[in-house]
Formats: sequence, C-alpha cells, structure tokens
Amino acid sequence: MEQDIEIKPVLPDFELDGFLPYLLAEAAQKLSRDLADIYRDSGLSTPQWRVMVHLSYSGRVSVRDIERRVSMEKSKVSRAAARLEAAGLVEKRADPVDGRLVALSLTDQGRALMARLLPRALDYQRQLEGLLGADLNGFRHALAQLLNSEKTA
Amino acid sequence: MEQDIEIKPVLPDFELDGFLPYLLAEAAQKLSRDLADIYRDSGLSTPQWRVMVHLSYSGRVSVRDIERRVSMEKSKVSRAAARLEAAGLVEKRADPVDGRLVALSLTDQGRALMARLLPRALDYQRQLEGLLGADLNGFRHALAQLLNSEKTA
DNA sequence: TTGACATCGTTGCGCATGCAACGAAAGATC
DNA sequence: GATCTTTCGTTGCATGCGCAACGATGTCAA
Repeated sequence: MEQDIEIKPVLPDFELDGFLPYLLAEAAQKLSRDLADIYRDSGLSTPQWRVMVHLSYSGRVSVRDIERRVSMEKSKVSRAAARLEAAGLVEKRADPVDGRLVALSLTDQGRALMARLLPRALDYQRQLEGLLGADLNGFRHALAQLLNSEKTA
Repeated sequence: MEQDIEIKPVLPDFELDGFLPYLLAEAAQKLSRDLADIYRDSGLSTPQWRVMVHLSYSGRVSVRDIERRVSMEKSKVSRAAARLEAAGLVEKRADPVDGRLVALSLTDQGRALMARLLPRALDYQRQLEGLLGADLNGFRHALAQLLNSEKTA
C-alpha cells in the first residue's frame, strides 16, 4: 500500500476561504469583469477604460499624472493612450510649457463616448451600494485602512 | 486663443476615489504585493503560490479542482504545476481511477516549504485583521455579498 | 554657457497570460 | 461492443505585461 488518502494539512489553522488577500482578489476580479461588460462593446480594454475615466474628470493630464494617480505602469498608460489616439478618442499634444510632458485630453468623440458609458458605470456603482446596504460605510472605511496601511514586514 | 483650461467634467457626479471597483482593485493589488514579499524569496510566482496554498490544505487534488476553486485558468494551473514539479515541490501522478485526471500533491520538500511560509501568511492575515478592527466583520460580510452577487446588467 | 544629472514618454525584449485547438480518456447511447 | 459526445490536461499562438534602456527635454550648479 502506497501513501494514499493521508490528507494531512500542513497548517490546520489556515483556511483559504477566510484569507483576506485571496477574498479581496476574488472580489476585485469579479467586479472588474462585471464592469468590463459596460465598456467592452465600445472596443475599450481595461487600461484604456481607466485612462478614459481619468480624463473624464481630470481634464488635461500627462502620462505621469495618470501613472501616479491610478497606479498604472507608465508604459501601460503610454500604449493605452496611443491606441486611444488612433481610435480618435484622445488627443495628444506637447505641453507648451514643459516639452517633456504629453498633454492628454478627450476629443469630442471621446467625450461623447464617456457621456454614454459613465452613467452606466454609476448605475453599477449604485447597484453595488444597494447590495452592501448597512455594510457600505464600514466597507469603505476598511478599504481606506488597507490602502493606507504600511506593511510591518 | 485655443481651447485651453476648459476642464469640463463629462459627468459631475462621478468620483474615481469613491468608485468601488477601482478601490477594490487597488486594495487587492496592494495586499497581493505585500503578501508576495513572503513567498517571492522562495522562488514562487503568484500562480505557483496559489497552487501550493491550495494543496497545503486540500491534500490530493486535480487541476480542474484548483481551476474551479481558485478561479484560475486551467492552463495557468497546468504551467504552474509543471514548474512546481520541476522544482521538486509537487508530485504529479495519474489518477488510478480516472485516467484523465492528474493527481497533484505536495512532496516532503513542498510540505516543508509551506510549513515555513504559511505561518508568515497567517501573521500577515492577523495583522490585517487587527488593522480593520471593528470593521472586520462588516468587511467580510460585504466581500461575501459581492462575491455571490449576480449582475443585473 | 557649459556640463552633469533628473524627469518624461516611448520602445525592445523576455515572459506570462488567455483563448482555442488538440489528443487521451471516460461516459452515454444504441 | 461501436460510435458519438463530453471532460481533462497540455500546448501553440497572438497579445499584453513589467522592466530596463533610450532619446529628448529640463533643471541645477559652477
């Protein structure tokens, strides 16, 4: 008889279902997928969507601004912006003051697209808020705590 | 004078800082990065870590099991398992009952590694729980709600 | 002004990823 | 039992990603 059904857990206390990084990753992935249903039909990838969202309420912005704000790699932002420009949704100009900066802004076509998509995103947001109900405030507070926390290592 | 500092937000109600899918994605990414500091030194990638964790408390499992449980693509699981086998951490056998299934299990070396890493993961978990404090229960409940929700679309 | 250093955005490169297609094996139907 | 369908795991392929290196521009100091 070989070693057979000897299921000896390495660490009995450990439960994957209660592990916060795992749960958070699962939830984030699900929400991201559901949200993507809103903008996928418009031909936007997730990085492109994020850039568009940022431009929708931040006006004219550089690549570096988006990188810091949304924690996207600058190369990711750069490529997303290049495709958005090719699609006619975003305009890239050289910053008149600082020649290194690229000033990104929505074109009329891009603004029209987001004027159509953002309300749907807000609907989804309100749907989520309704789902969470009484837990919403605590949930927001918890997320803020996690985002601002330093790892003790 | 060209169109200049006319920052007209597309949708005034929209605030990225309060948008739940965005916040959740940010928080999940941060926790995943911090957690990775625990196992990165051991040469494990994130998919490999997830497979190891699953095997640590589930005993012998097939690729399909992991795919369903951890919502990882089966190709992702397959490649992670192949590398773990090459590293001597995981053993792959053919299931004696169902020839299609691959029975994955930890080797002694793999078990020893996880016996060293899992306590550190639990420490991190407890650190997070302490950080959340009174919000912890509500946070867990909220995550469960989100994970089980159906999109109204 | 000139030269050394920093910052911004793009691009090349190696690698991981997701998707589809495939062979092998099991199950279903007759 | 023979054939058709389904399931499992692997692999090929196109694409996206992170990281480093690069050219271009700005900044600073002497």
